[in-house]
Amino acid sequence: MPELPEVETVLRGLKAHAVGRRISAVEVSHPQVIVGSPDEFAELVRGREILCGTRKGKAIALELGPRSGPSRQRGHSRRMEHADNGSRYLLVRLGMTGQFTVNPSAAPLEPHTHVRLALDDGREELRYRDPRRFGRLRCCTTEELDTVFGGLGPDAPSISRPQFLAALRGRRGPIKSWLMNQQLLAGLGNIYADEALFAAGIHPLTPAGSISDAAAGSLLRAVKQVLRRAVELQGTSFRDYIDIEGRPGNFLPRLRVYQRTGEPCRRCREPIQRLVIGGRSSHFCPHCQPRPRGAARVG
DNA sequence: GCAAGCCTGACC
DNA sequence: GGTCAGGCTTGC
Repeated sequence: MPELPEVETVLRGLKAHAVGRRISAVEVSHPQVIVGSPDEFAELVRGREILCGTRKGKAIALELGPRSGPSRQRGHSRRMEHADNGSRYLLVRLGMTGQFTVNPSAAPLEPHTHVRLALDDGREELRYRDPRRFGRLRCCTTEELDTVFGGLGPDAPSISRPQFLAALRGRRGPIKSWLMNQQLLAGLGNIYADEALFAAGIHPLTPAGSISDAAAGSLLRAVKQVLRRAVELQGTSFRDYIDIEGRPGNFLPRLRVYQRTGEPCRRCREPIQRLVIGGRSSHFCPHCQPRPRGAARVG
């Protein structure tokens, strides 16, 4: 379940193993994971060098250079190059079970491998595998990328305290849903939202806008600290997540509440409870994260 | 039957 | 506009 730390780990892997290489061939075996026409996607991506990689929240964008091969017009300016054959971006959302790996092209194909991008001479390839097919690949222009990234709130590790407080103001929904709303704050999913709320001692049903500035400050610190530690440990592998070299993340033993329903709180020994909030399971310690006055009872 | 991220659509 | 339910998908 890739959230920001897992996505950041994949991005670092792509920088190490794919940036600077040319996509020499494209094969899409399941059109559903491509946004738009798979043929168009293949045509647009083929022949371009991967120039660099960036990330916002859980979205990865690989900047692709101009098409290689026989140029139609020689000696044209950079401006011209940009105008008719310039940069495109390979936008990647891993969804729930998306995996990017670099493999020898001769290596056996894992089931649910939907896209193969041959690199350089074709001896190695970038593979996109996604059993549940919630992830999406898209080839887009600078403008389209700006629209997608613009729809996301500030990247969680770099949101400022004033931005964070302002975004909470007036929100009546539960803080758990707020933390997972990518339009407000980009990068958190179910695991790290639960972990940050535990670290800050805040009940997941607390109305977001009712949180005091002091408590919001500790929540912001908790969010950043949990993410920083998880990036250091290369993410959490609960079921499917692996990085570009096929390695799982190491954050699992650090989880305090996520998927620990009924197990004793590591701080106070009280059994961890589970609630469904916004259709997502939420795990919390009823003692360390007391229910706020006025919060609706659930369950 | 449940888990997940993200999109759509219904509702106030 | 915010908020929430539902659907997608497959392995456990």
